[in-house]
Amino acid sequence: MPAARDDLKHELVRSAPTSRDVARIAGVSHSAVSRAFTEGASISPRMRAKVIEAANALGYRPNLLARSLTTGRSKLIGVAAANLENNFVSHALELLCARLTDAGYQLLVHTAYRDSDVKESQLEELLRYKLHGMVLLTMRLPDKLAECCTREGVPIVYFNRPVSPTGLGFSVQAPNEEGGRQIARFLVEGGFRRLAFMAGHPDAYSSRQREAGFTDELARLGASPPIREIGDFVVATAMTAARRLLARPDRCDAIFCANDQMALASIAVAQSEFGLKVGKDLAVVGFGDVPMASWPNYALTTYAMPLAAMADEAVAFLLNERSPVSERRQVILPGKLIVRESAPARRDVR
Amino acid sequence: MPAARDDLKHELVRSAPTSRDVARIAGVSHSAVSRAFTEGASISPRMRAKVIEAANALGYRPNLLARSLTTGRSKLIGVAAANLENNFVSHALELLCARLTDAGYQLLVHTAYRDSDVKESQLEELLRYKLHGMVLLTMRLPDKLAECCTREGVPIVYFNRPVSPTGLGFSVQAPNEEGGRQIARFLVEGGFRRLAFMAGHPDAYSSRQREAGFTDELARLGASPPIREIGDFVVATAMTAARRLLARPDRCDAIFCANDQMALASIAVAQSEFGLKVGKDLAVVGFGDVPMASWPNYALTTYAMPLAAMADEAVAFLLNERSPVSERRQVILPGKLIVRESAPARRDVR
DNA sequence: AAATCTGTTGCACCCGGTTGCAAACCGAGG
DNA sequence: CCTCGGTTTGCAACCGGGTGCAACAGATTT
Repeated sequence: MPAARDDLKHELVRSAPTSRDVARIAGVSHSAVSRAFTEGASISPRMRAKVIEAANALGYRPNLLARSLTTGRSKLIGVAAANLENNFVSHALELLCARLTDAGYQLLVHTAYRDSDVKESQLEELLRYKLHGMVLLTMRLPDKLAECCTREGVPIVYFNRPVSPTGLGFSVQAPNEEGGRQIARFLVEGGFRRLAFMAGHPDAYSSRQREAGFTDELARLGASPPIREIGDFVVATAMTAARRLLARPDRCDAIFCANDQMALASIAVAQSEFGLKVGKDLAVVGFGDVPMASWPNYALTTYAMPLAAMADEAVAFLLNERSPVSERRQVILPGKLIVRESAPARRDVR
Repeated sequence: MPAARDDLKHELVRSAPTSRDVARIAGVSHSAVSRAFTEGASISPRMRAKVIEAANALGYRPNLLARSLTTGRSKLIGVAAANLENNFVSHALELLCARLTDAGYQLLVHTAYRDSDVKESQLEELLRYKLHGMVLLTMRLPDKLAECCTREGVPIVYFNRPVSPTGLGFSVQAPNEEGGRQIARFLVEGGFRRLAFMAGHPDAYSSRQREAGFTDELARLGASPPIREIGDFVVATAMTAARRLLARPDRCDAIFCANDQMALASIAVAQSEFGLKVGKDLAVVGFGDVPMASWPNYALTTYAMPLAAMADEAVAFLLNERSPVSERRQVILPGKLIVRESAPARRDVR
């Protein structure tokens, strides 16, 4: 009985009820339904109650595609994130998601696996959903696309990244330079003398700022400049860099890594391949304070980025009605140095 | 001159060109524009070329909200992921994203920070975007919602989770039970005798399967059953569990943890707090083979989940035209045991 | 009772695409 | 030159909601 099966199938995938269905049941016009679901629309309480009742009976919820089409803007926030392996990124993503879904927004995520440059075509694709806003998490945005966003009125949040020199947008950052400075003071005061710095991706602004603060403060204190290696923010590269650093005859007594991920990798190499006691033979300092930094086998001294506050700030900007697309604003939120055993406050003289 | 500024502003946020704009420029009807951008539509090559040219001149790209509205289905894939701190999850997310964006789909991500039960209302929200499909990554789906998806024709992929007993959907899993068995054989043959098992979340199917395979195979081999602790798949809990395990007078000589995250945590505790040499005094085995498992300070012996293959399979199902919503299918893809130093093939008798 | 005002309702059209259908087109065969 | 068949095109309706506007109701005023 193919007819019966057809019926069954039809029954199975019947699509969701529409506002006209609700209107018919409630005996009102479909605009009334629309108004019942619109905050502050011109509708009487009695009417609204009647509509809501019918809607509940049918399990009706307004189709967000249709709504977005008429309003010209969806409640989708595009998020471009590179390298989720980095806990800093994945944690930020979770924080953003929690706050934004609470406010009725959804995350349209694009992750470029270990590639910090967004492929233009891929991200352009996102824009076709008429995003409410855009967050760049550890990702660079081609100027052409940024311009495109601005033109279409899509505000951009640069998370832990500066706004590009020519573009517009809102940037929320950790005090990268100041953090570098504090770490320089901390190490010098602790009696460490032969310092090293492991840079992240050479173009990364955050890495450059941390380095600038670090070396500048060292110079101010009259300490000798650090040896430098590039870890690229990637674990494998960082491990190689750590090996090069530690194999030198004049081995450093402290390494400041431009992020935690590289610091953890350096500790791993120092302990396992060089038999060093981290915190005694060698101090390691990171930047970020990812959850793993507090694990007992790392106990990483690190500059804590104010991640939650940064997420709050980013969300506040995005949800701000008339978020000024044509604005260019940068915010830096305070963090703080967390001292653990990987780099004690006083060098153990021996 | 307020008028000029107004013009400027208007200029700044002028919305994207529509198909009618393109039609006007090209001197054709707007349906022609639509057809030019539709694979296999009835349109002559000359016409298509003319339209595409005009479209490029204007920078036109079809509005995906509108398209989805008429077709009744968006090209959005809902992904519900718990606990991105778990590298297994974030890695899977990256793999899915890479494959799906290549196929022109986008990910609508919902992450419930450390909460493996999807909040019903939140996920219901996702459905309002007329998803093409849904992926559950380490997340449970309330039956009511699953039913809702099925009714509306949204196929569900259960990633490393079984399909709920009453529901429909496609499940792609690692050989959890078989992996547990192999690990049991590996440890017994290696000469380990006092075994422990650290479970994940008590209700988690994957944890239960791994445990079942492990204990059953131990029994088959005549080995004594393992001591058992619960690590809940969460680092903090796993560390506490490891402390309890290792503090026992009759300390075990090998721990099998239901996932890598907990195994790494156990290694951290064993080394740092108990001064044990992992791989010598204590063997630790994980499940998953996350990137960190190969770090030199862990060198974790673990059962590698076929993550890439699983992602391929999931995507293939989702992209399959007429993906049968009313089907119930489960696939298990082969993994393999990766032996590293945390649990050597032969116990070092001492 | 008529006039006025405020608050509510429905009509109709819009958002930006897709698509069934009929008209227009084009070349080939009679 | 006309007819026939197949392709190509435009028209108009539609997807599901949002919203300006006019009609209308009910309360208040005069």
